[in-house]
Amino acid sequence: MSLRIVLADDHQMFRHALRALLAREPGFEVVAEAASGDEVLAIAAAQPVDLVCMDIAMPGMNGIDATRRLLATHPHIGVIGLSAFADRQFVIDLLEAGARGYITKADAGDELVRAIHTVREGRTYLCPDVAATVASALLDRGSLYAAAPRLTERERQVLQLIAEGLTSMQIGDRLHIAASTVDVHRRNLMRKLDLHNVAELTRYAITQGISPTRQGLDGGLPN
Amino acid sequence: MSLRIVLADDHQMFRHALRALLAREPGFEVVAEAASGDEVLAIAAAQPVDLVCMDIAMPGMNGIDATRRLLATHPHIGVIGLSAFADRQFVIDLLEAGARGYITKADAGDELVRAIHTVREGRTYLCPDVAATVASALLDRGSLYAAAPRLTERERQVLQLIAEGLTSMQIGDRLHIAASTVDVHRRNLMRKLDLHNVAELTRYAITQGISPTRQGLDGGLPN
DNA sequence: TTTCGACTACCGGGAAACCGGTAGAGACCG
DNA sequence: CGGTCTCTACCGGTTTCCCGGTAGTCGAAA
Repeated sequence: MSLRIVLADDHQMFRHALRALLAREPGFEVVAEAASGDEVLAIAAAQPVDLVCMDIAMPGMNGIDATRRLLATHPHIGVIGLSAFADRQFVIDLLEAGARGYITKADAGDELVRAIHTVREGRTYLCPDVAATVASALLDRGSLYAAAPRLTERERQVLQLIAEGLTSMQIGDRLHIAASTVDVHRRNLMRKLDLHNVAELTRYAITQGISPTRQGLDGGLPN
Repeated sequence: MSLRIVLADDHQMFRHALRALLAREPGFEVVAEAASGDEVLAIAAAQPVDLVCMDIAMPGMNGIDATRRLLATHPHIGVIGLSAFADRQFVIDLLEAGARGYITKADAGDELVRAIHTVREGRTYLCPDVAATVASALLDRGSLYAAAPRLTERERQVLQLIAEGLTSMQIGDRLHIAASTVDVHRRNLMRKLDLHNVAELTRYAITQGISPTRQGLDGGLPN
């Protein structure tokens, strides 16, 4: 029985290329692709899945929320985080969400193959620079999870939408809550993170990988 | 004689995956990989190259400058731009630099194969959304090269400070101009770039490298 | 010389952000 | 059970953003 893999990344080109890379490995079978966290959940609900290669920065539901919700209902699925950055908070959040692997896109393709094999065997794989990041976090505070200000899932969702340029009212519509509630989350975010305006929140969201660097304003016609 | 291809992207994972994708096409041979524009130039100087798949956003020399300098000395090499975004300015700058193809990472992997075949035959290939972008630019002004929303030095300064989270008044103090003047620059920026709030301006500044992704707020997280 | 772009500066108004408070429901824990 | 946390929601008020004008100066280009 080959390993049933789902690739989640907002870039179709990257998914297709990864699929070609993994196709060369015997025992690997990419059974589906997803462009957002929601699609991952839908796929897992519809067909058996063994492992997900999950990009963190995706429009809509990001990889961390997707991991948390996926593992809540499908705890047997292995999740390997795949990101352009190796930010500490980012790694910690993902591991805390239950992921069992983390690789950056700066790593070699072989790293991913190695990670998949490792996770398939039930163990955890971190690429070298990520391992160093986690180690430094442990050294700094003695505990992984006592780290910096942890955001709730709701706060992460709100932060992502703020960084995408939505107003509180638009965010409220999107999340089906009142704009005033969004404002509360916004204030709590700023207090927790010691940030004081949308620009800083946006930068934070991008560095943490909560928000993709860009996703809406492309095809459009400026001027 | 197979087509000698160079892959230029700062993510090793993406290069390796693309290499696997292209390896399935007969007549394609990836002869080298580069992580920056400088490496592309070095490779082209050292060995024969037919075609370069060039990512736009790379550390050090970016894809646009690399294309310009590469074609200055090796005009026979075909360059296909490969970017996460279909920003009008990127596309136009790259085409003006002499590239003969442009594809976004949101496109299917097949698009790249198709583009390579087209460029090999000496023609130009643009993926659909990019073509639409260029068409709209042409419709707007009848000229391709007058399209790029070029920012003035002052606008760049203001944009950077907005992205750092300063208010108009703080920016005015920093630049020794009135807050009302900063507002004018802010409005002109938003009009030129078709952006409508601080979050989008911040994201733009980061993707353009006008504002660094991180500075200060990561290492020593508060609380 | 006239025209144009860049930079400067102000007015006015509506929308949104920002900052403080209160408060109830539900979950979880010692 | 009491305490704590999260999420929900609203109140008020100030600041800033966002959008629309107008307009003067300066230097460069036509």
